[in-house]
Amino acid sequence: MKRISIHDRIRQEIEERIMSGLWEAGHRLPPEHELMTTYGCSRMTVHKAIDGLVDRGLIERRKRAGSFVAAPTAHRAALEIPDVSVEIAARGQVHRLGLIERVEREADALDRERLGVEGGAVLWLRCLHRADDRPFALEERLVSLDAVPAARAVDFAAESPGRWLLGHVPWTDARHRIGAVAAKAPVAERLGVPLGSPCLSVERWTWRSDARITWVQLTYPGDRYALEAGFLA
Amino acid sequence: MKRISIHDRIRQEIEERIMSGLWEAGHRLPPEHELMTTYGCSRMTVHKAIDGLVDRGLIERRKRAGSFVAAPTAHRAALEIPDVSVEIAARGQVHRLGLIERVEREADALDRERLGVEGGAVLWLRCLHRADDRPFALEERLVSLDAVPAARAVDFAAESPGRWLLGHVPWTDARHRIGAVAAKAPVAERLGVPLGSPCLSVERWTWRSDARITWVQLTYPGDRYALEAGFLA
DNA sequence: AAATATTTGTACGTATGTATA
DNA sequence: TTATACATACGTACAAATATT
Repeated sequence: MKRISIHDRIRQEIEERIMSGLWEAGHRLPPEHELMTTYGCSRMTVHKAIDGLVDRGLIERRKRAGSFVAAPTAHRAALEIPDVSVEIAARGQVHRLGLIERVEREADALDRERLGVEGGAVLWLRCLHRADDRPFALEERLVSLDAVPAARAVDFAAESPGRWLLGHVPWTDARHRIGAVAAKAPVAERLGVPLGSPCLSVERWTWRSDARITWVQLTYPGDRYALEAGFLA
Repeated sequence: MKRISIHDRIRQEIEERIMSGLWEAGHRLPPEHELMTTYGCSRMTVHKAIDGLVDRGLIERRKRAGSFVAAPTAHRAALEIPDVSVEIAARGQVHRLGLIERVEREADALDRERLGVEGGAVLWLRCLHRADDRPFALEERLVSLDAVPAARAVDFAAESPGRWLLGHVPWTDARHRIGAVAAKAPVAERLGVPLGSPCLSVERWTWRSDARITWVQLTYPGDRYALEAGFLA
């Protein structure tokens, strides 16, 4: 029944000591040679166990000095921002997508600013996500066709842009800006809310290495949607 | 000048192929034995290189089948939610705190619901944060006096509740809810915004193990503040 | 349905390099 | 300067899982 590997067991045991507060930040752990005898395994194995803890930011290694419990991390909340269709599915509702506008064009001044590019071809999309036929979010998006030429051939009325991009384009960085805005006329009309009513705006910039991939703004009626964020270990 | 390790170099090369899109999701990498000859190193080293990519979620391994480029991961944004006074300081503005209300009482129905407790004594606080003398956020907070009896003795006009709690009470879990709301009369008046104008609402529940510590709602004028969230590796 | 071959998973022992208290 | 403790890599071995025959 030893389904667990030696290095995982060692990692867990050390992790517990740290999490329980037994080993506080700054505490020096026994040198690898010592752990190797206490656990009756090779140094490689001990080393790999500690590797895992270093990756998780729990341990800091200093040559010649030893391995130390790292100082606890700052306050960070992990905000899950999945694709809209996933959000709707998670609520047990039916997702329906309406493509309002689709334009391929050379980036104009606003496009360049939003996407953070000098120029090039972009794809402009506007669509309305519905949950059980009720307006759920308005999506406005720019995709860099230089970075993602394959997007030209995709039918975004069938698959939501966010979902398609998530599945086809790897990203290295994303940045979000979350705010409250008043619904302007075209938005209010499409979302079916009174003019000026509060909406949650989520803007997202995504890029791969240095290439900008996409910019998107999602506008949700304030009375129908809120973001939830868990803690981050 | 070979300052870089072999496994790091291999990892980087593979990572580039993935990031550039050369190897798309689902692409199968050469088996470790093959990589070991192409790079002229041991299998352990190749294995460790791929280990790093697995940790980053770029590669998925299946025994007997091989190692494959993983489908891009779900979106997770790391949202930094510091204390309000820190936020203001980060903008280079002067923070000023006004304590509006401070009440110690037995938890009423609403308190119990917000804090998630059965009963007990609570501290109710309402205060206004100002940045350069302009209203910045309205804070409404409940503190469980059973969990944090020391709060009775603190002068929250001098130190903001969030800052004091952060520094004095360890927490293990936090949960956030971020939405857009319309400013109601008392809020609008205190924030100096028109009635019904959009505001960003950040609610936070904090607890230590199973004990509820505090509930807080921060209301920011929508035109003056937005949350920013970075990426998460 | 069972045997086989392939590929990853874990661990060993050893060796040498490197930064530093 | 030197000994210490981590850093990297080698080659080997066997185990585990599973696609293919």
